Amino acid sequence: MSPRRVTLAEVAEHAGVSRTTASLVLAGRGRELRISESVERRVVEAAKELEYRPNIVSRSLRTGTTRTIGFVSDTVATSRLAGDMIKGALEAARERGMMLFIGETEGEADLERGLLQAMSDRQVDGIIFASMFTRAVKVPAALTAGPAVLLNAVPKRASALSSVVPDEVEAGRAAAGVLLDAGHRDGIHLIGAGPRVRDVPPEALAGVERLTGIRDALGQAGVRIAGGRVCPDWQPEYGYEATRELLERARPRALICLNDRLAVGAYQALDDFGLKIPADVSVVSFDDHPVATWIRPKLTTVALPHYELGRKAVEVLLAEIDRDREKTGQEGETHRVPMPVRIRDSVAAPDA
Amino acid sequence: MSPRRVTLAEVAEHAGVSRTTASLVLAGRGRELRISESVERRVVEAAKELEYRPNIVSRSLRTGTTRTIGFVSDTVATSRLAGDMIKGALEAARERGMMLFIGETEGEADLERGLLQAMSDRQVDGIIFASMFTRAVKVPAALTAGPAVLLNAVPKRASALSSVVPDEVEAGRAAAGVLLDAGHRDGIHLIGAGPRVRDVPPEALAGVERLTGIRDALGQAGVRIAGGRVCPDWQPEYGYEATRELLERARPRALICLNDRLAVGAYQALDDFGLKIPADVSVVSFDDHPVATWIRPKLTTVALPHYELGRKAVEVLLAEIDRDREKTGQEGETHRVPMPVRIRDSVAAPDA
DNA sequence: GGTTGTTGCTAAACCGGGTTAGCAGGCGGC
DNA sequence: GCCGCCTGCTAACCCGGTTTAGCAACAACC
Repeated sequence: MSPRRVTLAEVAEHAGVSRTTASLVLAGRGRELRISESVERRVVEAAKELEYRPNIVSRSLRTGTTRTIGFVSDTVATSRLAGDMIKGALEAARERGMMLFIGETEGEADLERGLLQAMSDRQVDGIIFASMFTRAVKVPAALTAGPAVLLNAVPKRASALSSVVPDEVEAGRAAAGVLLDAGHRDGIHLIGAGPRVRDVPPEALAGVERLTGIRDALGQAGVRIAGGRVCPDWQPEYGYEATRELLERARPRALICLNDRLAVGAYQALDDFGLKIPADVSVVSFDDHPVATWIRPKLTTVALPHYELGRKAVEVLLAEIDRDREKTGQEGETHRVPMPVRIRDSVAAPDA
Repeated sequence: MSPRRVTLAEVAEHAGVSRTTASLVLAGRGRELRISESVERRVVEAAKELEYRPNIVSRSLRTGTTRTIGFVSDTVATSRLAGDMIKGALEAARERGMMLFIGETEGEADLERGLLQAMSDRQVDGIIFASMFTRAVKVPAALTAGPAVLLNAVPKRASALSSVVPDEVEAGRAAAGVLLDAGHRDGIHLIGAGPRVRDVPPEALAGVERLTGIRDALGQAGVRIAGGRVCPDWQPEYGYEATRELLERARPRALICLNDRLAVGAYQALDDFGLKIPADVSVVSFDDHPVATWIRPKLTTVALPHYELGRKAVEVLLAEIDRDREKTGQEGETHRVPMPVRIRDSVAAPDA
């Protein structure tokens, strides 16, 4: 940015002191180094008058810290939900005077390498390595060099990196709990996974964990899962198909859709069969995608706390940076962020 | 990042030359400054062997350029579409070896000021000032200092800043064109604006321009707009209400919804009245929000080219940076990015 | 042989801060 | 009167690059 900035030297001259003195005063080390009050005042006033702002670039050169963190993700665009994750990270960073570099790898190894390098070249203080859907990732070697945190991802093999993920198991329990609380005991079907533990789509962790939580809560209540279908992808059309198939041979009382997009498809299939939600069939889901409030009736769903995930990642990373030196090489922690239930209009008591 | 980086001095020593020579060679100025081929080779090899990467921070200190641009927006999270804008900017930046700082103002003036300052402190080469929906913005004073571009926004009063916006007028023409091409001549209603030019929601430019384009194309074909309703907000519920009201007193043949969320509401209202899309009523819309492919039938819509907008903004900004000195203080240009039509299943010929 | 040019490289300054070592000057104690 | 100590400040170096000015060594020319 063009208009020449005021430098420390100018402030010092204006106050009639040396650059050293000005630097010390502005760094708050005046007392400690016995600078007289009158000089201190002169410096502070000169700085204010000239609207002095230290050049972070030059400071970084000396101190090695840039007050900048890198946010690397596989992609932000495909999952619209992810914006909130960045937003949370952004705000948490701003509150602490840090800025965020953003980068996308598109899942390509060489882009990833280039990006991490570009960030390292710019001396970032740490890196948040984010995935747009929860999964196990291979930790790039470049990450182990400096402070870093995995976001919405866990390391494939043991690693010193900490990770921040949504608490999907608890979310599964919560979703099942919503149905149990409403009085459902029979005819509970799953769309997108189950009924057995192994019936989940590969790669995504959410499937496994949500299913685990669901089975756990229902099992504890002595309730049997009536059925379930794996879907090749968690998109509306597969939810639609799975639900149609189900309706052709059974009459469910409640559906647990493994995410909101599947629920959109389920809604359409239920409509085709003339079944009313929630009077005939209750529906619960996961994610709290915006579409959940657009469909009728509004969908009760367990929200992915993207905003909170982003915040938490920054907090964990900064803690990591602070105690950088004591790097005891032990394994990183896994921080689980709770997923809140959004009660809306798609669940009712089963009619007797 | 911790593991000490190789410095230029080390490369120079390893090659047995001065830092100056090493710097010149690696900057590609060896030929120009008559460095012998053998020395050049030694330096390049030393650099490769030591895996030397220049420290951009220190380079920036000297050259005043950081190969970094700031992306400031009012908010990325509320409009999920906006992720693509950032993505486009990100990729265009990466292709040119630049990184992106991201910041959000939340529309608050002091956050905005702080953010622009933080970026200036970090010596960004230029700033992209983005709005998440197209509108006229008051250009912050801090922006006029250095190279900057408005994205998805135009300046409220004449400004030297260039802007990049979607070509909404042309989009309006295109939407109307889709209906005309299908043979529609009567019973074309607008949801969300119109029928008169002044009937648009305030603030958002998209309304005005889309309406202008629609009126233009229909007028040119000698077709009259049968009716229209302004909606206080372009959300599904208002689209639903507006369409219900319309259906209670008329039988439209085609709806032009001013955006996809309104169209979602329109779909629901049409369904309530037992009207089939597109057999009974055709629907066209704007934005190409992901939901457009989730509803049945899939929605024909004119897409907001978010990705392209982001790319274009970076291109325009970099051009601006390059010819920075010649700043002739004239007014900035407005770059209009075309909005492509996504033909899907919601438009058919009117039955006779 | 002295002047001028060219070739091939380097010393040193510079960017704007942070930091270490140390210097004047006044004071008290022996 | 000399020594040591405290007070209050600053000279000088550092970070890691870029850039300017200039210096040897040798060749060419008159």
